[in-house]
Amino acid sequence: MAYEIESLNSKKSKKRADLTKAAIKTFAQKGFHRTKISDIAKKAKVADGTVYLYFENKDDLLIKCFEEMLTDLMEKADQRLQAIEDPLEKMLNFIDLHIDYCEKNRDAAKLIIIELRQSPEFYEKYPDFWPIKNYLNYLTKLCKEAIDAGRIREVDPDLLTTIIFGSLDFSITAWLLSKSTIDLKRIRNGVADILHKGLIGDTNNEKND
Amino acid sequence: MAYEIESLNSKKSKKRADLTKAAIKTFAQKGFHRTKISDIAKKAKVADGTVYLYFENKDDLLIKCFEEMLTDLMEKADQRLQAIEDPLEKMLNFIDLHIDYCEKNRDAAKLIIIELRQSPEFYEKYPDFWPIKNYLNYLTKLCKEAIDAGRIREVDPDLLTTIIFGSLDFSITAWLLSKSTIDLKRIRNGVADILHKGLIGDTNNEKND
DNA sequence: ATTTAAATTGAACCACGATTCATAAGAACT
DNA sequence: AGTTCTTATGAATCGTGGTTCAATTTAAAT
Repeated sequence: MAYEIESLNSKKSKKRADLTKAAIKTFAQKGFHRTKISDIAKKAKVADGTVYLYFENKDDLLIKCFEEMLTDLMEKADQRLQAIEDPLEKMLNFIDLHIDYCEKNRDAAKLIIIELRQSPEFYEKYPDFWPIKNYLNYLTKLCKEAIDAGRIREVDPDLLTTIIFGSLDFSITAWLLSKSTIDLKRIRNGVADILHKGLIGDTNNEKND
Repeated sequence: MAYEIESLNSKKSKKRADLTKAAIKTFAQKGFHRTKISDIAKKAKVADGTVYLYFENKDDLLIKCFEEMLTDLMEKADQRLQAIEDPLEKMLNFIDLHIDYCEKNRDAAKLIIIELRQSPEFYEKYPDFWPIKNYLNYLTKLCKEAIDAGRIREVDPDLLTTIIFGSLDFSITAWLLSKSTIDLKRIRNGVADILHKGLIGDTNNEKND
């Protein structure tokens, strides 16, 4: 009995997963507004009406996609960063993780970085739903820890978060638009370097940590 | 005769300007997709059809808005930066200018930063039209000059552009979403400080490397 | 096997809003 | 004043696509 219910649930949740997967891909490729529900239904091999058995409407579907992606991303982050003790290393690893995730999930990246940005429509409709808030807070926490541990000098952690995230965000935007010809690894190193050492200092003499 | 034609033209171009002004405001407030042509027409006090005497269609109108704003911004930049000789000062002034412009033209800022970002639709439809390209190139040029003059150490100017612009862009996004409670001046100083001195180097912290 | 319930279908509905166009108003010129 | 050309109007058109729901299939329960 329990078995049957579980099997049913997993069948249901499989279809749900199929739908969000199809939705993420399609939203990323065509943009939210250009995507028809029927596009998603076709890609997930279900009828149009079926979408409405799993999601309230098109907006809801998009939000569920965001939630899924960001939960996934946060879990991966938590998991990887736990092993590291040095707070500065944690910060740098967070950056790497963000970049890795985007490189490996181009569609998700496009959604988070481009479609999510566009949706003041959404913030206004769902006032408490500013989906990357948690993610940003996480980075801010890492910044604070690095400061408290004396690994970097005392700067405003919120500000630092903004600079780091803003730099990454814009780099990745450029990368997405460039059709991936830009080398994100090089960017990551450059960002880390400039943030770390600043713009003044040695001209082309390099030291390593 | 020439006078009459001119007067006619200026009447026409006044109406055109009224329309872009109304469009910028409305697009900024409601977002491109949520804005109806009739909204813009009403705000500009003309009939719906009149919009189509001045612009090809809704997309075209948005593009013309971008062009107008960015031209305006570039002119202001050129004008102000000519007076300055020190390349590093030029860079910092560019940042100030960008922030000032956004503070004083909230609607324009919202359009450039949020709506423009969202429109891969547009890049794909109009392949050579990535409207802030010129603006970014301008900043890159300033970075190069500051490097060549030895005012900052040798870093990749494109990368530096990305970091500066990305930081500003994201800060201003946060500012726009925060309903302007954030202090952009403070952000500007913070960004300049961190970029300038980097994250290491002790101020009043006990520990360092 | 039969009944009952759940899940799925996809054609039809319907609201919405960009765009058009026949008509009117206005301006310039003779 | 009348003619012509330009500019403006806004109601009607028309395609689009999100959403619904009666009908059908599939699965569970008795």
